[in-house]
Amino acid sequence: MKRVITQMNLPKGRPRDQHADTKILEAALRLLERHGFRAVTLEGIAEEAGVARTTVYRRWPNKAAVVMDAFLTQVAPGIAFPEHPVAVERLRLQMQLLARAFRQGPGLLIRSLIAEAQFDEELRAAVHHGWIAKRRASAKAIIADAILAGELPNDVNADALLDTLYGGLYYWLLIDHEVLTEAYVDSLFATVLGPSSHMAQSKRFDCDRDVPGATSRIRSG
Amino acid sequence: MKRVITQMNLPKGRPRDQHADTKILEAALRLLERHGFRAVTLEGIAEEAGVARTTVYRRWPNKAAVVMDAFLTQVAPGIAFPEHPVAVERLRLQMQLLARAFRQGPGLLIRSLIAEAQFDEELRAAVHHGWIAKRRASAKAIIADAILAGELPNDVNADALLDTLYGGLYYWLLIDHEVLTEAYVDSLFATVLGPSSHMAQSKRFDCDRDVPGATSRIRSG
DNA sequence: TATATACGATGCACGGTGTAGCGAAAAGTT
DNA sequence: AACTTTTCGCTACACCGTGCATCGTATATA
Repeated sequence: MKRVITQMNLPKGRPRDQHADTKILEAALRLLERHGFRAVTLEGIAEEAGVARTTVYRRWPNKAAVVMDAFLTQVAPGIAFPEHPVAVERLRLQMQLLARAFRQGPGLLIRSLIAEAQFDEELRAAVHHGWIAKRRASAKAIIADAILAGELPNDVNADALLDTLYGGLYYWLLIDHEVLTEAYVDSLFATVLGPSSHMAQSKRFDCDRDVPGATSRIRSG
Repeated sequence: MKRVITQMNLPKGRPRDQHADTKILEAALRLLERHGFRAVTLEGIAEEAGVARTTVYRRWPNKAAVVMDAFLTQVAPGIAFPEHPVAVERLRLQMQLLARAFRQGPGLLIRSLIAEAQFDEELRAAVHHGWIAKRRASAKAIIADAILAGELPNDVNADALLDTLYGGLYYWLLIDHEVLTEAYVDSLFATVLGPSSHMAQSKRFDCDRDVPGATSRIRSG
């Protein structure tokens, strides 16, 4: 779908207006912030961008795809894993960044996108690859570092660990949004990793673990 | 507005067809199983039920409300907390019940409902009260029992504990559905509560007493 | 100049929603 | 029995967003 332009592969006709892309995405963000996902239409986005509706359709297949791109360009850069000498602390600090985003505008967007993805397999894949997978890969690398540093036992199930940690955040976002204070995020974190997370919690991990299905989990990321 | 019928408050005119309710809900379930939430329309439900479309609109405000009721009447009875002498085991066994439901037809329904609830505040409240809140109250009571029995430390944060446990399940359901084996559910559980929390024998007792009939429903006329 | 593509503008068929009005049916009330 | 009230099935309709097609025009390359 995406058209890659190289010197070997020159498009023949009138080139696409490069400004149109950003105009459309910015218009989408403006309208989304004002009216929410459901109330926003492709017609409205095109009008707000000063562009014909057909022009939008030439670049994205539907509204969800436009919003997905707008969301990624605006939000994704702001929630990278912070640096910290203690690896596990990097997880906690990033959870706090994510929670802050969830509390504000981006939270509404990601809610809408995940919701819409339940009905649109293509969007679901886009959310997964563009939003979930990258961060999850980074998190797994950090967990590996934490194990090497002795902050976590080496038999930790990284998938289950991340599902419980971030699952708690998404559960709040999508299902039970009452309060999401920094303290509560910390308590989510502490519930899984223990109150002093940078030290291995012998109480939780000292037994031999036999979780036979854990390695059978298939992941794309 | 809910219409409460008592002996003091008799409706004047022609009474509503009592069979229509169940006919509509059953028709909705049949169609949902066959075609999914998005493809199902109120028109189709009414036709399948052998009922006029206006009759459906007199009882529910929109499709999501009908589906919500159909879902609750079918699914909710099947996932009550099983009995077990070890309190914590009751949590684990119920997570397995829920996971089994998530893997099958009901999983698709609850996905659709939670998704739709992101755009419909009324439906969101209905999902919360009819689906989430009751089970969460039961779970908290069980946690209290577990603390009394010495299975959990008495300073445990029940909310955070449940958010991480069930958050992991819903995270799988809504965002990252690859495989959800029993073993993986156990590893989610073990990640939060430690492998030592009585994962030995799982005797299963049927116990449907958690769902006392009609739950809170959103209705129009 | 010839070719190829994007542009804005317009029109349109499609499908589902939610409401309104109709006469008939089914209950209670007098 | 006559009256009142409410639901019933049915039909009709306005509304809205979608997605596609088409048109003449603009802007690039060969």
